[in-house]
Amino acid sequence: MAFWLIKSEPDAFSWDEQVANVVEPWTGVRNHQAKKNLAAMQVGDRAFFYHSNVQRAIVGVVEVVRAAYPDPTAESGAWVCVDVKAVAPMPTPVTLAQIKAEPALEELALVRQSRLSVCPVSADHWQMLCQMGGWKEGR
DNA sequence: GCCAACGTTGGC
DNA sequence: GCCAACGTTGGC
Repeated sequence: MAFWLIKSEPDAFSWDEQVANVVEPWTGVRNHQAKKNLAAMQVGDRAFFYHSNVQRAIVGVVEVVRAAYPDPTAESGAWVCVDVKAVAPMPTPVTLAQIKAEPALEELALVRQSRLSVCPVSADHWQMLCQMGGWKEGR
């Protein structure tokens, strides 16, 4: 199982909406690097749900429930999306400031390439971020 | 195929 | 609101 981080501007699509909709197609990605990451996702993979812009924090965890398929919002058919399901909110949101303050996380794609909207997260980083957010598996 | 100009994203 | 980073476009 792999781990990811997906970004959304809360003004456009927030964690609250994700929770309300339960399963949501993650569409609108128009970046080749991000597309590559989407295409690599498998059902059962987990991803942090990150609020960019106004909040800048990891606010929840989602699970991939459908692997990459053509993004219906792209007429060209050249882009892909996945379906994600809300798992649970982060007990304590992990802010970007906290992440940047942690030397062990400086390699995180989120930090290194801030404009990438779908980033991979290593298992080690995943665990560390879960710990920082007070995440208990199996809740 | 190179590179300058421009647009977009996202942190501050 | 500003600016840096990055992607895309278009002229040559």
